[in-house]
Amino acid sequence: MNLNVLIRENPLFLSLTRKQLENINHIALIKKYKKEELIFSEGDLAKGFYLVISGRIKVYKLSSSGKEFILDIFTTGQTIAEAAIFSGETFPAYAEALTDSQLLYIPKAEFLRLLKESPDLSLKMLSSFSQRLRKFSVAIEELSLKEVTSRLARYILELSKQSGLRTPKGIECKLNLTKEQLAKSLGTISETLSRSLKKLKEKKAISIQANKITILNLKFLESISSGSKI
Amino acid sequence: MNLNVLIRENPLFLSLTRKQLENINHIALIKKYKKEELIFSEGDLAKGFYLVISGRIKVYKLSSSGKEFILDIFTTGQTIAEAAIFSGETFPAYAEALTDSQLLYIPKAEFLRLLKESPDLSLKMLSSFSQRLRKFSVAIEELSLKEVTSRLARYILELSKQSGLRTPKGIECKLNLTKEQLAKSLGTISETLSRSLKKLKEKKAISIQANKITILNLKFLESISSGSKI
DNA sequence: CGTTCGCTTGAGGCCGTTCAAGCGACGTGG
DNA sequence: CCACGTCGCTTGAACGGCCTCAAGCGAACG
Repeated sequence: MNLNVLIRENPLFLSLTRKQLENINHIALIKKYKKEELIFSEGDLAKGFYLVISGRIKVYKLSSSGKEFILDIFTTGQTIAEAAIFSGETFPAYAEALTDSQLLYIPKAEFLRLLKESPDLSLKMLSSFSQRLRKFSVAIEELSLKEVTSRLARYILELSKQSGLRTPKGIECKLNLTKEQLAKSLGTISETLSRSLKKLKEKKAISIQANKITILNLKFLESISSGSKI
Repeated sequence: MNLNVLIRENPLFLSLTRKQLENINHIALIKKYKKEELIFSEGDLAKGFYLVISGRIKVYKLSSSGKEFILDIFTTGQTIAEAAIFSGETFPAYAEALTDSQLLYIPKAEFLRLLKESPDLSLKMLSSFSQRLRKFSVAIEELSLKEVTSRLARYILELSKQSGLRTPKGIECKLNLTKEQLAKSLGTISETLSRSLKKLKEKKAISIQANKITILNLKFLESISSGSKI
């Protein structure tokens, strides 16, 4: 495991000089978490943020009755909660390890100092925040204006763009989460997700083999994603 | 109307030097919009962002069937769509003038140059983005996990913190938008909002006089806001 | 005085949740 | 090797919150 390479792989840190990278490496701490271990809770003081070295981390909201909404699942090379260290002093959500994981913990104070030295780093962060804002605004739009099947269609389409494989039958993509987790990422529950998947199968938009989804009718899936009724 | 004062009032620009303020003033354009005029559409190329000089601007999402979700309503001194000029090239939502309005249009290219000169300005923007992310994450949480009445309660509580007046009867606050607009800010429709307000009135949590809401039972309102059933 | 507008109220229906049961795959222990 | 429990997922029935559609109502205004 070469930490320097890992840090440099993150788009945020692309612009840093060798020396600044070493600085980060110097101020950062490696922390290990077991599967299902809580990393932080909503409301906890945010004195730093995290970069995933290995494993999978779930960031989620919790309702008073215990229902979960998964904001994102992070893997190797991605940063978590970097926005929490500006303004406000607390984490706005929960984070939990889905698998045994190693995280790099980067303390707030030192990082802010680094930020003042490197205007490029600031710009990268601004760009990263702006992307996340975009992502959130899509989530808000979908939750308030669209049905579950439509959100599911969008999810599958995005998945296919990121990791889809062209095959004779259609575009094949692998689900890296359980149906339960997918449901909680779409703002619903597994029963409803199951029924939505069934609808898409019946309409021959997709087919499913274990944890693989094959897109059979891209156009149709896109029209559902954009809100047309099934 | 003193533009310099107005620009300086925005927390983003607090840190700028006199010279940098003049720079902004120099590169910026004043644009006027009539009531109900469209300022930009989702998907439009974002070559700059806006600062409200006067008037009220509604920023919203639109579903394919025409349903609206109001992300925010901006007034004097606030900036609009500044996140859109980083990453991605398009506006992620629509903007429309609710009243006759004057906006300051700040072109992207020149502003980015300014940003590189002023690390402080970058930090201010990061902080502002982080606040907006927080706001969005609350919206996502509420839309996915809470009922309309609960969201309404949170809205009233926030309103009371910003502009509430202590009176013998309770905390009094003024609604600056129509019920229709409020409904669309909460991700619902005016009929449902009307019923939710009725529930809160019946439970003696609030009372309503035209466009004024008086909080009669703060604790109760807080418990509803945090998700307990009515 | 009639029209429009913002808001409220009622009836009906739909989507999604809840609750309950069933199913195959898998691992464990008898 | 089989019985048994667990787990992830699916399916069905019933319920509930919210939306749709329609009507009513008071205030503002020409």
